[in-house]
Formats: sequence, structure tokens, C-alpha cells
Amino acid sequence: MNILEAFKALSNQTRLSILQNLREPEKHFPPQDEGDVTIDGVCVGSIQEGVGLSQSTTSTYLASLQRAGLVTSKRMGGWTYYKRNEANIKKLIELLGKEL
Amino acid sequence: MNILEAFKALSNQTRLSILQNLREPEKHFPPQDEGDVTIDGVCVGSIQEGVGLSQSTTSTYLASLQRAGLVTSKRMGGWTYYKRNEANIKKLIELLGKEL
DNA sequence: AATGCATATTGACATTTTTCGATATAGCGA
DNA sequence: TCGCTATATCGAAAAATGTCAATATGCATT
Repeated sequence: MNILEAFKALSNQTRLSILQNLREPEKHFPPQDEGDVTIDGVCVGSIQEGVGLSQSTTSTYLASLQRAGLVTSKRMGGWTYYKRNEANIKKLIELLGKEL
Repeated sequence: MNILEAFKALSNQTRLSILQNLREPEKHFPPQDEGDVTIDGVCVGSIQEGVGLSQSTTSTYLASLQRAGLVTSKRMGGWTYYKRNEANIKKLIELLGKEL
């Protein structure tokens, strides 16, 4: 976990909201035909609905959150499911307590 | 404390380093004639030396950290001394544990 | 009042980020 | 294999940020 990279990824309202909404996926995203929103993650299309930005922007933002280590992605068929990387987020918070 | 504003302020290597260096001021900044670096804070000139950017940029960055609630400033004579706002930083970390 | 110093603010330009539409890629079903 | 759907990537325009030199402000001393 790189603190600066995490801060950069989260210094944007949309990306911050995405990460926060993924805390309770079933509360913020519709159920999916294939793949449980909690277990497998949420597909890009559903996330895009929530944020109200274009498909390309949404995809870019998710990639950025992933590069920062804050989410993971899993490809299943034609869909990509994103979920929080809880282990890394925990590490980040601990690191901030020590180094910020 | 506003999480997004804090992330914005800290999404820059220089500003992040300033806040981190202010954790142990006596270790990162020279002693001052007037005002103790730990008790009163560090003057802008000393901070500028450390970051290696222009005086105006340094001043702007410090103002930005202050707007985010991460540091406080105290004017004494011609100097302005900046120090960490430990109470707010603590609040921020706690908030992140709950809401991030 | 005039000068000198530390800091803040302004105006300008370069770089980065935001955001989109268009296009590419990959899997699935007909 | 041919489309169709979901996602990723590319190229470009607009907005925001980074950064500086110049200037303004405020305090202290002459």
C-alpha cells in the first residue's frame, strides 16, 4: 500500500463514493443474474448507473482504484466484477495511524 | 473534518511530506530564534527550505493543509508558525475507519 | 515615515486530471 | 462465423492543479 497513490485515487468525489458504496453492495446496487454483489463484486454497468458518468470514465476510475490496491476485479464471462480489497484498506488505515 | 477535502490536500507528495515532517519538527527543521518548533510550530521559511519549492507555492500549500483542517497557524510578529492539528488528524483517522 | 523582512496574494503558464465519444477486445449465443 | 453485449482503451477538449516571479501586506526597527 502506497499512501500517496491511495490519496490520489480517493481525492475525487466519484471514486471515493464508489469505494464507500461498495461497503454495502446490496444496499447500493441491484442484484445480478450472475455473480452475487457481496461475494463476487459489482459489475461495471451497475456501478456506472450509480455514478452517472460515462462507461469509459467509470471503467477508468475503477482501474485507478485497483491500481491503488483499494479494489479487486474478477472477470466472469463478459462481466467484470469489482469489490473492495478489505485487507489492503485495513492496512492503509493502520499505516495512516502510524505514518500520517 | 471532510474526508474528501483531506484526501485532496494529501494527494500531493509535497503536502503529504510537510504533514509527515511536522510529526517530529525538531528532527526535520532547524531551531528558531523566536518560537519553539514543537510548541509553537514551524515558520514558513523553514518549511520552504525542506520542500525546495518557491515561497509562494509553499505558502499556498500550507494554506491548503489548513483549509483541510490538518494544520493550524499562529502569527507571531512577522512570522507564521504552522503545526499539525493532532485532534483533527485523529478524528480523520477514526472517520476513515468507520466510513472509508 | 521609511526601510527591511517574512508571509500572503495575484497573474500567468505548464502539466495533470476529468470526462467524453469512438473504437478495440473478448466472450456468448444464434 | 456473425452479431450482440460488457468492458477496456484511445484520442481529444475542458477544467483543475502545480508552480513560479512579481507584487502586496503587515510588523518591527530605524
